[in-house]
Amino acid sequence: MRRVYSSDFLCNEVTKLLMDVPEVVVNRLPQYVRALRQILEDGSEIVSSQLLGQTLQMTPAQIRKDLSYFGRFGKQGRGYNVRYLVTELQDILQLDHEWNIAVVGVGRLGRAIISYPGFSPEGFKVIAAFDSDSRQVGQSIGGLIVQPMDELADTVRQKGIQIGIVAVPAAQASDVVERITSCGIRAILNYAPVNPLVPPEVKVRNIDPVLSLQSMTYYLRSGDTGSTSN
Amino acid sequence: MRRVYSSDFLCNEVTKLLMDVPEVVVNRLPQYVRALRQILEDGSEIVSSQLLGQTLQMTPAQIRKDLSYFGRFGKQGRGYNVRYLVTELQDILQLDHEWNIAVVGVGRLGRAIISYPGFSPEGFKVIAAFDSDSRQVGQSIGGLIVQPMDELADTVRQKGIQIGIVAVPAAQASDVVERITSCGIRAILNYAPVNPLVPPEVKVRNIDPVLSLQSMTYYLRSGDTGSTSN
DNA sequence: AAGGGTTTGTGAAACAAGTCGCTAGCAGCT
DNA sequence: AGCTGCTAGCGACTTGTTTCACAAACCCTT
Repeated sequence: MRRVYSSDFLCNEVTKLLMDVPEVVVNRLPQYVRALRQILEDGSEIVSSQLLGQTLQMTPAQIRKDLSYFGRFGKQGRGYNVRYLVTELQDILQLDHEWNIAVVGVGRLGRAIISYPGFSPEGFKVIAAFDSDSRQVGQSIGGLIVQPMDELADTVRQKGIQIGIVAVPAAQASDVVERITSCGIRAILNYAPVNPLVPPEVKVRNIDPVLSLQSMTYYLRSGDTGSTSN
Repeated sequence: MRRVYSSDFLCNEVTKLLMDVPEVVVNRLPQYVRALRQILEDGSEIVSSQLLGQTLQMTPAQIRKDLSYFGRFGKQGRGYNVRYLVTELQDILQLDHEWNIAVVGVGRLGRAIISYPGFSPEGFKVIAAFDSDSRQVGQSIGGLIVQPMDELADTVRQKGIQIGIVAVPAAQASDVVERITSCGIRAILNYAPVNPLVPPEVKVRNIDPVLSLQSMTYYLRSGDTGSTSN
């Protein structure tokens, strides 16, 4: 079947790609991917924004709007072809790539991260580990030899590392982030309890369970659910 | 020193406490606490919103507005007394309490969480561990005896557990969250890669490093920083 | 005691995000 | 083929969040 596109339409599509997408929207895309894969596994080839919204607890409108930032993936009256939408989203997020990761800090947390089995199936490969403690250097952890910090820049270049994971104590975190960014790495997953200052082209995601807990305790005021008041 | 408050003023304060604070604001409070503690350690007793904003990479206006949801903690022309502001924020967030936590799932991740030394100094005490796998039950991990799931409700009541941490595989996560909430727990830190559905009075914070990574790779398009183009 | 230099707290303005309502288009049935 | 029910895409609108701008208040110096 042959299709005709108006110049208006094409122009619109180009504009979309150039127009920068709100970060909140980008942050939701991986959730869509995950949900869609699940739906596919459950045997559905087609899904409506309505249904997807139900499983993700979002409004259908939000899902449609989010997707519309990137293109037109659905069919009116029918919904989205799950298989197609997943591949499109994976493409947008570049999830088909293999991403090479260096972990800095091989204390308890760093070791847990290196051995975490959830990264690899998603294409995230931890292929190098560093530590500033010379007693750790040379040790083998999960098949990796811990390297000294001053090999960071060379290894990043040689092995094509694009992502850094920071798992050092708070005191060293800022320095480590600085060193990582100066190697040209533009994506950092930071487990240290600090908000590192980075140049604008670098993305940082902070993971700090203590902050998460501390923001929940605000809501834990005596609602006294559970026991019968009598 | 004796103070006089206008009824207007008092009414305003009461309104503030009743008025619900945006969740984004509450989520920033722990960051303020952390930064302020650091500032105190560095020897400053007084801090301006300007300076605090610099260390946290926020605008001074945002900090002032956030704090104004809860009261008036500063002095014009001077700034905030750090010690006082910290204690006020800790009070608001209820950080002086000891919070009892149960971890569900004692696989690799669950064990790491139980042994994580960062919770205890902040008043978060992991005092119980559960697993549905009978081979795990009875084992000792970090001083805790792993209990079977059907002891959950009783233990929560007996030991006054207010927070649950979920560290089970994705497939079991929804069930586990359901069981935890049905014990009356209203705060859950979820490490499983799912968005559990909970009643509105329950707060959930999801921690999923894969989602964080996947949202960063969107931005890792060929900016080709690093090598000199010539 | 008065003046200058700061800085808070806060309504108003600007901006961003999310929702609504409608149109156009598709599938399946009669 | 036409009708019915459904659903994406999208502009308009609503809601929520951040920033601005300025009066009131405070310290310190003179």
